[in-house]
Amino acid sequence: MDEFYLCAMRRVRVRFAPSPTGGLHLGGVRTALYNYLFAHQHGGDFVLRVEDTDRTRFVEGAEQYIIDCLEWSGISPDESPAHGGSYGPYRQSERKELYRQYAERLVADGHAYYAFDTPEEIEALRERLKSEGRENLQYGHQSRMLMKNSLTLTEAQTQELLKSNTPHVIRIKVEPGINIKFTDLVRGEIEMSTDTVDDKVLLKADGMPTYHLAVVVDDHQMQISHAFRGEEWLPSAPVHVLLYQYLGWESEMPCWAHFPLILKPDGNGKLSKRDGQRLGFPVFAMEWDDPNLGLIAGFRELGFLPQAFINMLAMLGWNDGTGKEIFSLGEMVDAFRIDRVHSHGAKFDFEKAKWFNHEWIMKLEADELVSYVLPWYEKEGYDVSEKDVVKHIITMVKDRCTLLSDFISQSSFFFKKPEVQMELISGKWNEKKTAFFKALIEKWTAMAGWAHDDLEHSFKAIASEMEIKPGELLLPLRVILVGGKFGPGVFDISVILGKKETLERIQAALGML
RNA sequence: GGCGCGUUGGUCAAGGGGUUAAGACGCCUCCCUUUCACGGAGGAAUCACGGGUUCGAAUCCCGUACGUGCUACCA
Repeated sequence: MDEFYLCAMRRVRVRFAPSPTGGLHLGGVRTALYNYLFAHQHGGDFVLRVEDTDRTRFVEGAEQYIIDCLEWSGISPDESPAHGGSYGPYRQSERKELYRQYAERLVADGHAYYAFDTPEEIEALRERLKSEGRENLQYGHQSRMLMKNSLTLTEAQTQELLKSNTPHVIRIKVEPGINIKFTDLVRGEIEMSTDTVDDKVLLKADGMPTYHLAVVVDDHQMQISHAFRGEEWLPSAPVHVLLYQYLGWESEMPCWAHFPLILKPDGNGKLSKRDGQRLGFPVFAMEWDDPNLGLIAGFRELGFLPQAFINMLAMLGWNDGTGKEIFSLGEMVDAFRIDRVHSHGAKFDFEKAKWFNHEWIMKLEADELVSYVLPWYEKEGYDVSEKDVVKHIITMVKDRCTLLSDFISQSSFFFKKPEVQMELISGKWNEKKTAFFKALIEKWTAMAGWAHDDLEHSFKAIASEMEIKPGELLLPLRVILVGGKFGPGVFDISVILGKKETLERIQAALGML
Protein backbone atom coordinates (compact mmCIF):
# COMPACT_ATOMS: atom_id res chain seq x y z
CA MET A 1 0.00 0.00 0.00
CA ASP A 2 2.95 2.31 0.56
CA GLU A 3 3.58 2.50 -3.08
CA PHE A 4 -0.01 3.44 -3.67
CA TYR A 5 0.34 6.43 -1.44
CA LEU A 6 3.61 7.29 -3.09
CA CYS A 7 1.80 7.43 -6.40
CA ALA A 8 -1.13 9.19 -4.88
CA MET A 9 1.11 12.03 -3.88
CA ARG A 10 1.83 12.83 -7.48
CA ARG A 11 -0.58 14.45 -9.84
CA VAL A 12 -2.58 11.55 -11.24
CA ARG A 13 -1.91 11.00 -14.90
CA VAL A 14 -3.02 7.81 -16.56
CA ARG A 15 -2.96 6.68 -20.12
CA PHE A 16 -4.83 4.35 -22.39
CA ALA A 17 -2.40 3.14 -25.02
CA PRO A 18 -3.98 1.04 -27.74
CA SER A 19 -2.34 0.19 -30.99
CA PRO A 20 -4.25 1.10 -34.13
CA THR A 21 -4.51 -2.40 -35.52
CA GLY A 22 -8.25 -2.85 -35.74
CA GLY A 23 -11.56 -2.45 -33.95
CA LEU A 24 -11.64 -1.46 -30.31
CA HIS A 25 -13.06 -4.40 -28.45
CA LEU A 26 -14.62 -4.86 -25.03
CA GLY A 27 -11.40 -5.37 -23.15
CA GLY A 28 -9.87 -2.25 -24.62
CA VAL A 29 -12.85 -0.08 -23.81
CA ARG A 30 -12.92 -1.41 -20.29
CA THR A 31 -9.25 -0.59 -19.77
CA ALA A 32 -9.93 2.88 -21.11
CA LEU A 33 -12.95 3.17 -18.82
CA TYR A 34 -11.04 2.21 -15.67
CA ASN A 35 -8.36 4.71 -16.63
CA TYR A 36 -11.00 7.37 -17.12
CA LEU A 37 -12.69 6.59 -13.80
CA PHE A 38 -9.41 6.67 -11.93
CA ALA A 39 -8.29 9.91 -13.53
CA HIS A 40 -11.55 11.69 -12.91
CA GLN A 41 -11.88 10.43 -9.37
CA HIS A 42 -8.48 11.86 -8.53
CA GLY A 43 -8.85 15.03 -10.52
CA GLY A 44 -6.09 13.86 -12.81
CA ASP A 45 -5.48 13.59 -16.52
CA PHE A 46 -6.56 10.88 -18.88
CA VAL A 47 -4.24 10.54 -21.84
CA LEU A 48 -4.76 8.65 -25.08
CA ARG A 49 -1.47 7.54 -26.59
CA VAL A 50 -1.43 5.70 -29.87
CA GLU A 51 1.11 2.90 -29.97
CA ASP A 52 1.69 2.64 -33.68
CA THR A 53 5.23 1.32 -33.69
CA ASP A 54 4.38 -1.78 -35.69
CA ARG A 55 4.12 -0.57 -39.25
CA THR A 56 3.18 -4.01 -40.51
CA ARG A 57 0.02 -4.16 -38.45
CA PHE A 58 -1.03 -0.55 -38.86
CA VAL A 59 -4.61 -0.21 -40.05
CA GLU A 60 -5.79 2.96 -41.71
CA GLY A 61 -8.61 4.64 -39.85
CA ALA A 62 -8.15 2.69 -36.66
CA GLU A 63 -6.92 5.67 -34.70
CA GLN A 64 -9.91 7.84 -35.53
CA TYR A 65 -12.14 4.87 -34.82
CA ILE A 66 -10.67 4.50 -31.34
CA ILE A 67 -11.24 8.17 -30.64
CA ASP A 68 -14.82 7.90 -31.90
CA CYS A 69 -15.49 4.87 -29.73
CA LEU A 70 -14.26 6.64 -26.64
CA GLU A 71 -16.38 9.63 -27.48
CA TRP A 72 -19.49 7.53 -28.01
CA SER A 73 -18.79 5.79 -24.72
CA GLY A 74 -18.57 9.16 -23.02
CA ILE A 75 -15.00 8.69 -21.87
CA SER A 76 -13.00 10.98 -24.12
CA PRO A 77 -9.41 11.65 -23.09
CA ASP A 78 -8.02 14.98 -21.94
CA GLU A 79 -4.95 14.64 -24.13
CA SER A 80 -4.71 12.72 -27.39
CA PRO A 81 -3.36 12.90 -30.93
CA ALA A 82 -6.61 14.62 -31.88
CA HIS A 83 -6.98 17.08 -28.98
CA GLY A 84 -3.30 17.64 -28.33
CA GLY A 85 -1.84 18.43 -24.93
CA SER A 86 1.44 19.50 -23.40
CA TYR A 87 3.13 16.11 -23.47
CA GLY A 88 2.83 15.38 -27.18
CA PRO A 89 3.20 14.08 -29.69
CA TYR A 90 0.79 11.36 -28.68
CA ARG A 91 1.58 9.05 -31.54
CA GLN A 92 4.64 6.90 -30.97
CA SER A 93 5.57 6.95 -34.63
CA GLU A 94 6.03 10.69 -34.25
CA ARG A 95 8.32 10.22 -31.27
CA LYS A 96 10.60 7.84 -33.10
CA GLU A 97 13.78 9.89 -32.61
CA LEU A 98 13.31 9.95 -28.88
CA TYR A 99 13.65 6.25 -28.32
CA ARG A 100 16.97 5.72 -30.05
CA GLN A 101 18.82 8.02 -27.69
CA TYR A 102 17.64 6.11 -24.64
CA ALA A 103 18.45 2.80 -26.27
CA GLU A 104 21.96 4.08 -27.02
CA ARG A 105 22.29 5.33 -23.49
CA LEU A 106 21.46 1.87 -22.19
CA VAL A 107 24.12 0.40 -24.47
CA ALA A 108 26.68 2.94 -23.25
CA ASP A 109 25.82 2.10 -19.65
CA GLY A 110 26.19 -1.61 -20.28
CA HIS A 111 22.51 -2.38 -19.86
CA ALA A 112 21.85 -3.14 -23.50
CA TYR A 113 23.74 -4.26 -26.58
CA TYR A 114 23.62 -4.29 -30.35
CA ALA A 115 22.52 -7.56 -31.88
CA PHE A 116 23.11 -8.33 -35.52
CA ASP A 117 21.40 -11.68 -35.79
CA THR A 118 18.74 -11.56 -38.46
CA PRO A 119 15.28 -12.88 -37.67
CA GLU A 120 16.02 -15.68 -40.12
CA GLU A 121 19.18 -16.69 -38.30
CA ILE A 122 17.40 -16.77 -34.98
CA GLU A 123 14.55 -18.74 -36.45
CA ALA A 124 16.96 -21.24 -37.99
CA LEU A 125 18.70 -21.69 -34.68
CA ARG A 126 15.38 -22.21 -32.94
CA GLU A 127 14.42 -24.85 -35.44
CA ARG A 128 17.73 -26.63 -35.01
CA LEU A 129 17.51 -26.67 -31.24
CA LYS A 130 13.96 -27.88 -31.39
CA SER A 131 14.89 -30.76 -33.69
CA GLU A 132 17.57 -31.70 -31.19
CA GLY A 133 14.83 -31.85 -28.60
CA ARG A 134 16.10 -28.86 -26.71
CA GLU A 135 13.95 -26.21 -25.18
CA ASN A 136 12.84 -23.11 -26.94
CA LEU A 137 15.63 -20.71 -27.56
CA GLN A 138 15.40 -17.64 -25.40
CA TYR A 139 17.68 -14.84 -26.47
CA GLY A 140 18.91 -14.17 -22.98
CA HIS A 141 21.69 -14.61 -20.51
CA GLN A 142 22.09 -18.29 -21.26
CA SER A 143 22.41 -17.84 -25.00
CA ARG A 144 23.49 -14.31 -25.71
CA MET A 145 27.20 -15.21 -25.81
CA LEU A 146 26.48 -17.63 -28.63
CA MET A 147 24.96 -14.98 -30.82
CA LYS A 148 26.24 -12.27 -33.06
CA ASN A 149 26.15 -9.13 -30.98
CA SER A 150 28.28 -6.42 -29.46
CA LEU A 151 28.91 -8.66 -26.50
CA THR A 152 30.58 -11.35 -28.60
CA LEU A 153 32.10 -9.14 -31.27
CA THR A 154 35.07 -6.89 -30.68
CA GLU A 155 34.50 -3.19 -30.36
CA ALA A 156 36.07 -2.69 -33.77
CA GLN A 157 33.88 -5.30 -35.42
CA THR A 158 30.80 -3.80 -33.87
CA GLN A 159 31.70 -0.31 -35.00
CA GLU A 160 32.41 -1.61 -38.47
CA LEU A 161 28.99 -3.26 -38.72
CA LEU A 162 27.31 -0.16 -37.38
CA LYS A 163 29.16 2.09 -39.80
CA SER A 164 28.17 -0.04 -42.75
CA ASN A 165 24.54 0.23 -41.74
CA THR A 166 24.17 -3.44 -41.01
CA PRO A 167 20.62 -4.08 -39.83
CA HIS A 168 20.60 -4.54 -36.09
CA VAL A 169 18.47 -4.30 -33.03
CA ILE A 170 19.25 -3.17 -29.53
CA ARG A 171 18.45 -5.67 -26.81
CA ILE A 172 18.21 -5.15 -23.09
CA LYS A 173 20.90 -7.03 -21.19
CA VAL A 174 18.97 -8.62 -18.37
CA GLU A 175 21.09 -9.54 -15.40
CA PRO A 176 20.06 -12.96 -14.16
CA GLY A 177 19.51 -13.93 -10.57
CA ILE A 178 17.71 -10.82 -9.52
CA ASN A 179 14.34 -10.75 -7.83
CA ILE A 180 12.14 -8.07 -9.24
CA LYS A 181 9.47 -6.91 -6.83
CA PHE A 182 6.73 -4.44 -7.41
CA THR A 183 3.26 -3.67 -6.17
CA ASP A 184 0.33 -4.32 -8.39
CA LEU A 185 -2.67 -2.33 -7.28
CA VAL A 186 -5.05 -5.17 -8.01
CA ARG A 187 -2.87 -8.18 -7.23
CA GLY A 188 -0.68 -7.02 -4.38
CA GLU A 189 3.02 -7.78 -4.20
CA ILE A 190 4.46 -9.41 -7.30
CA GLU A 191 7.83 -11.07 -7.27
CA MET A 192 9.61 -12.55 -10.27
CA SER A 193 13.09 -13.72 -10.99
CA THR A 194 15.03 -12.26 -13.89
CA ASP A 195 16.31 -15.77 -14.63
CA THR A 196 13.41 -16.42 -16.96
CA VAL A 197 13.18 -13.06 -18.63
CA ASP A 198 14.92 -12.86 -21.94
CA ASP A 199 16.83 -10.03 -23.56
CA LYS A 200 13.87 -8.31 -25.15
CA VAL A 201 14.42 -6.26 -28.25
CA LEU A 202 14.13 -2.59 -27.34
CA LEU A 203 14.81 -0.99 -30.67
CA LYS A 204 13.87 -2.78 -33.85
CA ALA A 205 15.90 -2.90 -37.04
CA ASP A 206 13.61 -0.31 -38.59
CA GLY A 207 14.51 2.12 -35.84
CA MET A 208 11.15 1.86 -34.15
CA PRO A 209 11.03 0.95 -30.49
CA THR A 210 9.24 -2.13 -29.28
CA TYR A 211 6.47 -1.79 -26.75
CA HIS A 212 8.92 -2.44 -23.93
CA LEU A 213 11.07 0.58 -24.58
CA ALA A 214 8.32 2.84 -25.78
CA VAL A 215 6.02 2.28 -22.86
CA VAL A 216 8.74 3.08 -20.35
CA VAL A 217 10.10 6.11 -22.15
CA ASP A 218 6.66 7.53 -22.89
CA ASP A 219 5.17 6.87 -19.49
CA HIS A 220 8.14 8.59 -17.97
CA GLN A 221 8.14 11.53 -20.36
CA MET A 222 4.42 11.97 -20.08
CA GLN A 223 4.72 11.79 -16.31
CA ILE A 224 2.29 8.93 -16.01
CA SER A 225 1.63 8.20 -12.35
CA HIS A 226 -0.33 4.98 -12.73
CA ALA A 227 0.13 2.49 -15.52
CA PHE A 228 -2.88 0.26 -16.09
CA ARG A 229 -3.01 -2.47 -18.68
CA GLY A 230 -4.31 -5.96 -19.35
CA GLU A 231 -3.12 -9.02 -17.49
CA GLU A 232 -1.29 -10.27 -20.56
CA TRP A 233 1.45 -7.77 -19.72
CA LEU A 234 2.23 -9.18 -16.32
CA PRO A 235 5.00 -11.55 -17.48
CA SER A 236 6.93 -8.74 -19.11
CA ALA A 237 6.52 -6.32 -16.22
CA PRO A 238 10.00 -7.21 -14.87
CA VAL A 239 11.51 -5.91 -18.10
CA HIS A 240 9.77 -2.61 -17.60
CA VAL A 241 10.76 -2.35 -13.96
CA LEU A 242 14.34 -3.14 -14.95
CA LEU A 243 14.25 -0.44 -17.59
CA TYR A 244 13.16 2.14 -15.04
CA GLN A 245 16.14 1.09 -12.93
CA TYR A 246 18.63 1.08 -15.78
CA LEU A 247 17.42 4.45 -16.99
CA GLY A 248 17.66 5.87 -13.48
CA TRP A 249 13.96 6.66 -13.26
CA GLU A 250 13.08 4.20 -10.56
CA SER A 251 11.84 6.79 -8.13
CA GLU A 252 9.38 8.04 -10.72
CA MET A 253 8.13 4.67 -11.82
CA PRO A 254 4.35 4.63 -12.07
CA CYS A 255 2.25 2.35 -9.93
CA TRP A 256 1.17 -0.70 -11.83
CA ALA A 257 -2.17 -2.43 -12.13
CA HIS A 258 -2.91 -5.35 -14.39
CA PHE A 259 -6.57 -5.84 -15.18
CA PRO A 260 -8.16 -9.26 -15.65
CA LEU A 261 -9.02 -10.56 -19.07
CA ILE A 262 -12.51 -10.73 -20.52
CA LEU A 263 -13.07 -14.34 -21.55
CA LYS A 264 -15.16 -16.18 -24.10
CA PRO A 265 -18.65 -17.10 -22.83
CA ASP A 266 -18.16 -20.70 -23.83
CA GLY A 267 -15.01 -22.53 -22.92
CA ASN A 268 -12.20 -20.30 -21.91
CA GLY A 269 -9.66 -18.05 -23.42
CA LYS A 270 -9.47 -14.40 -24.21
CA LEU A 271 -12.49 -13.00 -26.00
CA SER A 272 -11.62 -12.32 -29.61
CA LYS A 273 -13.34 -10.55 -32.46
CA ARG A 274 -14.13 -13.87 -34.07
CA ASP A 275 -16.04 -15.05 -31.02
CA GLY A 276 -18.64 -12.39 -31.60
CA GLN A 277 -19.33 -13.62 -35.08
CA ARG A 278 -19.25 -17.22 -33.97
CA LEU A 279 -21.63 -16.75 -31.04
CA GLY A 280 -23.76 -13.92 -32.32
CA PHE A 281 -22.94 -10.89 -30.24
CA PRO A 282 -20.86 -7.77 -30.73
CA VAL A 283 -17.35 -7.44 -29.37
CA PHE A 284 -16.64 -3.97 -30.69
CA ALA A 285 -18.04 -0.76 -29.29
CA MET A 286 -19.01 0.46 -32.73
CA GLU A 287 -19.23 -0.88 -36.23
CA TRP A 288 -15.84 -1.81 -37.64
CA ASP A 289 -14.99 -2.66 -41.21
CA ASP A 290 -12.44 -5.38 -40.73
CA PRO A 291 -10.05 -6.00 -43.62
CA ASN A 292 -10.37 -9.75 -43.12
CA LEU A 293 -13.79 -10.30 -41.62
CA GLY A 294 -15.74 -7.55 -43.31
CA LEU A 295 -18.21 -5.18 -41.67
CA ILE A 296 -18.79 -6.13 -38.04
CA ALA A 297 -21.61 -4.46 -36.13
CA GLY A 298 -20.83 -3.03 -32.72
CA PHE A 299 -22.82 -2.55 -29.55
CA ARG A 300 -23.98 0.81 -30.82
CA GLU A 301 -25.41 -0.60 -34.05
CA LEU A 302 -27.14 -3.36 -32.15
CA GLY A 303 -29.06 -0.82 -30.17
CA PHE A 304 -27.04 -0.41 -27.02
CA LEU A 305 -27.03 2.81 -25.06
CA PRO A 306 -23.51 4.00 -24.27
CA GLN A 307 -24.52 4.35 -20.61
CA ALA A 308 -25.48 0.69 -20.51
CA PHE A 309 -22.43 -0.36 -22.46
CA ILE A 310 -19.93 1.18 -20.09
CA ASN A 311 -21.97 0.21 -17.04
CA MET A 312 -21.94 -3.40 -18.17
CA LEU A 313 -18.23 -3.24 -18.95
CA ALA A 314 -17.37 -1.72 -15.61
CA MET A 315 -19.14 -4.52 -13.77
CA LEU A 316 -17.18 -7.08 -15.73
CA GLY A 317 -14.21 -6.83 -13.44
CA TRP A 318 -15.24 -4.52 -10.65
CA ASN A 319 -18.05 -3.86 -8.18
CA ASP A 320 -18.38 -1.62 -5.18
CA GLY A 321 -19.26 -4.44 -2.80
CA THR A 322 -22.77 -3.23 -2.06
CA GLY A 323 -24.62 -5.19 -4.69
CA LYS A 324 -25.45 -2.09 -6.67
CA GLU A 325 -25.21 -2.77 -10.37
CA ILE A 326 -26.65 0.19 -12.18
CA PHE A 327 -24.18 3.04 -12.20
CA SER A 328 -24.03 6.22 -14.21
CA LEU A 329 -20.59 7.31 -15.32
CA GLY A 330 -20.56 9.93 -12.58
CA GLU A 331 -21.53 7.39 -9.95
CA MET A 332 -18.78 5.11 -11.14
CA VAL A 333 -16.23 7.91 -10.89
CA ASP A 334 -17.17 8.27 -7.23
CA ALA A 335 -17.46 4.59 -6.36
CA PHE A 336 -14.54 3.13 -8.29
CA ARG A 337 -11.69 1.70 -6.24
CA ILE A 338 -8.75 0.25 -8.05
CA ASP A 339 -8.15 -2.31 -5.30
CA ARG A 340 -11.64 -3.69 -5.80
CA VAL A 341 -10.87 -4.60 -9.39
CA HIS A 342 -10.87 -8.37 -9.66
CA SER A 343 -7.73 -10.36 -10.22
CA HIS A 344 -9.43 -13.05 -12.28
CA GLY A 345 -11.07 -12.96 -15.67
CA ALA A 346 -14.80 -12.99 -16.29
CA LYS A 347 -16.69 -14.68 -19.06
CA PHE A 348 -18.67 -12.25 -21.12
CA ASP A 349 -22.44 -12.79 -20.80
CA PHE A 350 -24.46 -11.23 -23.57
CA GLU A 351 -27.77 -11.86 -21.78
CA LYS A 352 -26.56 -9.83 -18.84
CA ALA A 353 -25.33 -7.14 -21.19
CA LYS A 354 -28.83 -6.87 -22.63
CA TRP A 355 -30.28 -6.67 -19.14
CA PHE A 356 -28.11 -3.62 -18.45
CA ASN A 357 -29.41 -2.01 -21.60
CA HIS A 358 -33.01 -2.71 -20.68
CA GLU A 359 -32.46 -1.19 -17.26
CA TRP A 360 -30.97 1.90 -18.81
CA ILE A 361 -33.76 2.28 -21.34
CA MET A 362 -36.26 2.22 -18.49
CA LYS A 363 -34.18 4.51 -16.34
CA LEU A 364 -33.31 7.24 -18.81
CA GLU A 365 -35.17 10.56 -18.76
CA ALA A 366 -37.71 10.75 -21.56
CA ASP A 367 -35.98 13.57 -23.43
CA GLU A 368 -32.65 11.82 -23.40
CA LEU A 369 -34.15 8.52 -24.44
CA VAL A 370 -35.94 10.22 -27.31
CA SER A 371 -32.66 11.49 -28.68
CA TYR A 372 -31.36 7.94 -28.84
CA VAL A 373 -34.51 6.43 -30.33
CA LEU A 374 -35.15 9.13 -32.92
CA PRO A 375 -32.40 8.02 -35.31
CA TRP A 376 -33.89 4.53 -35.33
CA TYR A 377 -37.31 5.91 -36.26
CA GLU A 378 -35.82 8.17 -38.88
CA LYS A 379 -34.00 5.27 -40.43
CA GLU A 380 -37.36 3.52 -40.81
CA GLY A 381 -38.76 6.60 -42.46
CA TYR A 382 -41.31 7.27 -39.71
CA ASP A 383 -42.89 10.68 -39.40
CA VAL A 384 -41.41 12.06 -36.20
CA SER A 385 -42.43 15.69 -36.73
CA GLU A 386 -44.78 15.71 -33.74
CA LYS A 387 -42.22 15.61 -30.97
CA ASP A 388 -44.68 15.34 -28.10
CA VAL A 389 -46.41 12.39 -29.68
CA VAL A 390 -43.14 10.65 -30.38
CA LYS A 391 -42.00 11.22 -26.82
CA HIS A 392 -45.29 9.86 -25.54
CA ILE A 393 -44.98 6.75 -27.69
CA ILE A 394 -41.45 6.11 -26.53
CA THR A 395 -42.43 6.49 -22.91
CA MET A 396 -45.31 4.08 -23.39
CA VAL A 397 -43.29 1.27 -24.90
CA LYS A 398 -39.86 1.60 -23.30
CA ASP A 399 -40.50 -1.06 -20.64
CA ARG A 400 -40.81 -3.54 -23.45
CA CYS A 401 -37.56 -2.62 -25.18
CA THR A 402 -34.31 -4.34 -24.38
CA LEU A 403 -32.43 -2.89 -27.33
CA LEU A 404 -33.06 0.38 -29.11
CA SER A 405 -33.93 -1.68 -32.17
CA ASP A 406 -36.89 -3.07 -30.21
CA PHE A 407 -38.53 0.35 -30.41
CA ILE A 408 -39.23 -0.42 -34.04
CA SER A 409 -41.03 -3.69 -33.43
CA GLN A 410 -42.74 -2.33 -30.34
CA SER A 411 -44.06 0.85 -31.86
CA SER A 412 -44.13 0.53 -35.64
CA PHE A 413 -47.94 0.28 -35.57
CA PHE A 414 -48.12 3.88 -34.38
CA PHE A 415 -46.42 5.02 -37.54
CA LYS A 416 -47.78 2.68 -40.17
CA LYS A 417 -50.58 0.21 -40.58
CA PRO A 418 -49.59 -3.12 -39.11
CA GLU A 419 -49.64 -6.45 -40.81
CA VAL A 420 -52.48 -7.92 -38.84
CA GLN A 421 -52.12 -11.52 -37.80
CA MET A 422 -55.77 -12.31 -38.41
CA GLU A 423 -55.33 -15.92 -37.34
CA LEU A 424 -54.98 -14.66 -33.78
CA ILE A 425 -58.65 -13.70 -33.76
CA SER A 426 -60.35 -15.37 -36.72
CA GLY A 427 -60.60 -18.71 -34.92
CA LYS A 428 -62.84 -17.36 -32.19
CA TRP A 429 -64.70 -14.95 -34.38
CA ASN A 430 -68.47 -14.93 -34.69
CA GLU A 431 -71.32 -12.83 -35.98
CA LYS A 432 -71.87 -11.20 -32.60
CA LYS A 433 -68.40 -9.80 -32.68
CA THR A 434 -68.90 -8.45 -36.16
CA ALA A 435 -72.04 -6.79 -34.95
CA PHE A 436 -70.20 -5.36 -31.97
CA PHE A 437 -67.48 -3.77 -34.00
CA LYS A 438 -70.00 -2.34 -36.46
CA ALA A 439 -71.80 -0.78 -33.53
CA LEU A 440 -68.51 0.44 -32.16
CA ILE A 441 -67.61 2.13 -35.39
CA GLU A 442 -70.95 3.85 -35.44
CA LYS A 443 -70.66 4.98 -31.85
CA TRP A 444 -67.10 6.23 -32.12
CA THR A 445 -67.77 7.96 -35.40
CA ALA A 446 -70.53 9.93 -33.78
CA MET A 447 -68.56 10.66 -30.63
CA ALA A 448 -67.50 14.28 -30.17
CA GLY A 449 -64.31 13.76 -28.21
CA TRP A 450 -61.58 11.13 -28.40
CA ALA A 451 -60.40 10.76 -24.86
CA HIS A 452 -59.20 7.53 -23.30
CA ASP A 453 -62.02 7.24 -20.78
CA ASP A 454 -64.71 8.04 -23.34
CA LEU A 455 -63.40 5.31 -25.57
CA GLU A 456 -63.27 2.79 -22.77
CA HIS A 457 -66.70 3.62 -21.40
CA SER A 458 -68.44 3.51 -24.72
CA PHE A 459 -66.66 0.29 -25.62
CA LYS A 460 -67.80 -1.40 -22.44
CA ALA A 461 -71.29 0.00 -22.68
CA ILE A 462 -71.84 -1.55 -26.08
CA ALA A 463 -70.31 -4.83 -24.92
CA SER A 464 -72.61 -5.01 -21.97
CA GLU A 465 -75.65 -4.09 -24.12
CA MET A 466 -74.80 -6.90 -26.49
CA GLU A 467 -73.94 -9.23 -23.62
CA ILE A 468 -70.38 -9.98 -24.66
CA LYS A 469 -67.57 -10.06 -22.17
CA PRO A 470 -65.18 -7.13 -22.78
CA GLY A 471 -62.26 -9.52 -22.55
CA GLU A 472 -63.38 -11.29 -25.68
CA LEU A 473 -63.46 -8.01 -27.53
CA LEU A 474 -60.37 -6.29 -26.17
CA LEU A 475 -57.95 -8.75 -27.65
CA PRO A 476 -59.43 -8.59 -31.15
CA LEU A 477 -59.34 -4.81 -31.02
CA ARG A 478 -55.72 -4.95 -29.94
CA VAL A 479 -54.78 -7.28 -32.75
CA ILE A 480 -56.64 -5.11 -35.24
CA LEU A 481 -54.84 -1.96 -34.13
CA VAL A 482 -51.43 -3.36 -33.29
CA GLY A 483 -51.09 -6.41 -35.45
CA GLY A 484 -50.33 -8.83 -32.64
CA LYS A 485 -50.74 -9.64 -28.97
CA PHE A 486 -48.47 -7.05 -27.47
CA GLY A 487 -48.20 -3.40 -26.63
CA PRO A 488 -49.65 -0.78 -24.26
CA GLY A 489 -53.32 -0.42 -23.37
CA VAL A 490 -55.64 -0.48 -26.40
CA PHE A 491 -57.38 2.76 -25.59
CA ASP A 492 -54.09 4.53 -25.04
CA ILE A 493 -53.10 3.34 -28.47
CA SER A 494 -56.39 4.45 -29.97
CA VAL A 495 -55.91 7.93 -28.56
CA ILE A 496 -52.54 8.30 -30.22
CA LEU A 497 -53.69 6.77 -33.46
CA GLY A 498 -56.56 9.25 -33.63
CA LYS A 499 -60.13 8.78 -34.62
CA LYS A 500 -59.68 8.46 -38.34
CA GLU A 501 -56.88 5.94 -38.26
CA THR A 502 -58.46 3.83 -35.52
CA LEU A 503 -61.75 3.54 -37.36
CA GLU A 504 -59.99 2.79 -40.62
CA ARG A 505 -58.12 -0.10 -39.09
CA ILE A 506 -61.26 -1.60 -37.57
CA GLN A 507 -63.11 -1.18 -40.83
CA ALA A 508 -60.34 -2.82 -42.81
CA ALA A 509 -60.12 -5.75 -40.41
CA LEU A 510 -63.83 -6.32 -40.58
CA GLY A 511 -63.44 -6.64 -44.31
CA MET A 512 -60.93 -9.43 -43.88
CA LEU A 513 -63.01 -11.54 -41.49
C1' G B 1 8.02 -27.52 -21.58
C1' G B 2 9.33 -22.98 -18.52
C1' C B 3 7.47 -18.82 -15.92
C1' G B 4 3.32 -15.83 -14.17
C1' C B 5 -1.77 -15.20 -12.77
C1' G B 6 -6.19 -17.32 -11.25
C1' U B 7 -10.33 -20.98 -9.27
C1' U B 8 -17.56 -19.25 -4.60
C1' G B 9 -24.40 -21.77 -8.36
C1' G B 10 -24.88 -22.40 -15.78
C1' U B 11 -22.95 -16.91 -15.83
C1' C B 12 -21.51 -12.23 -13.01
C1' A B 13 -20.43 -12.07 -7.92
C1' A B 14 -20.49 -10.52 -2.00
C1' G B 15 -18.10 -12.50 1.88
C1' G B 16 -11.06 -12.71 3.86
C1' G B 17 -11.60 -17.77 10.70
C1' G B 18 -17.88 -18.91 13.68
C1' U B 19 -23.23 -16.31 8.15
C1' U B 20 -29.42 -20.22 7.18
C1' A B 21 -22.78 -18.66 2.03
C1' A B 22 -25.73 -11.89 0.12
C1' G B 23 -27.29 -10.04 -4.43
C1' A B 24 -27.77 -9.97 -9.94
C1' C B 25 -28.46 -12.40 -14.96
C1' G B 26 -30.74 -16.61 -17.02
C1' C B 27 -34.38 -20.62 -16.03
C1' C B 28 -39.10 -22.34 -13.50
C1' U B 29 -43.82 -21.35 -10.53
C1' C B 30 -47.35 -17.98 -8.78
C1' C B 31 -49.54 -12.86 -8.18
C1' C B 32 -50.66 -8.23 -10.75
C1' U B 33 -52.36 -6.99 -15.71
C1' U B 34 -59.01 -8.95 -19.89
C1' U B 35 -52.37 -8.61 -24.40
C1' C B 36 -47.05 -8.26 -24.05
C1' A B 37 -43.99 -6.06 -20.80
C1' C B 38 -42.97 -3.58 -16.07
C1' G B 39 -43.61 -4.68 -10.92
C1' G B 40 -44.18 -8.25 -6.74
C1' A B 41 -43.68 -13.23 -4.19
C1' G B 42 -41.30 -17.87 -4.36
C1' G B 43 -38.12 -22.08 -6.38
C1' A B 44 -34.01 -25.17 -8.30
C1' A B 45 -28.58 -24.49 -8.31
C1' U B 46 -22.39 -23.11 -5.33
C1' C B 47 -17.25 -22.57 -1.88
C1' A B 48 -12.17 -27.50 -7.65
C1' C B 49 -9.64 -31.61 -4.89
C1' G B 50 -6.28 -33.44 -0.99
C1' G B 51 -3.61 -32.48 3.21
C1' G B 52 -2.46 -29.37 7.22
C1' U B 53 -3.07 -25.03 11.15
C1' U B 54 -7.36 -24.26 14.45
C1' C B 55 -12.21 -25.68 19.36
C1' G B 56 -13.91 -24.12 14.45
C1' A B 57 -11.79 -23.12 7.39
C1' A B 58 -15.26 -20.80 1.54
C1' U B 59 -11.89 -17.70 4.37
C1' C B 60 -4.88 -18.97 6.61
C1' C B 61 -0.64 -22.49 4.79
C1' C B 62 1.18 -26.43 1.50
C1' G B 63 0.41 -29.65 -2.49
C1' U B 64 -2.49 -31.42 -6.69
C1' A B 65 -5.79 -30.63 -10.55
C1' C B 66 -7.90 -27.49 -13.89
C1' G B 67 -8.12 -22.87 -16.49
C1' U B 68 -5.71 -18.89 -18.53
C1' G B 69 -1.69 -15.49 -20.03
C1' C B 70 3.30 -14.87 -21.65
C1' U B 71 7.39 -17.36 -23.70
C1' A B 72 8.04 -12.30 -31.61
C1' C B 73 12.48 -7.20 -34.42
C1' C B 74 3.10 -7.76 -32.09
C1' A B 75 1.12 -4.85 -28.91
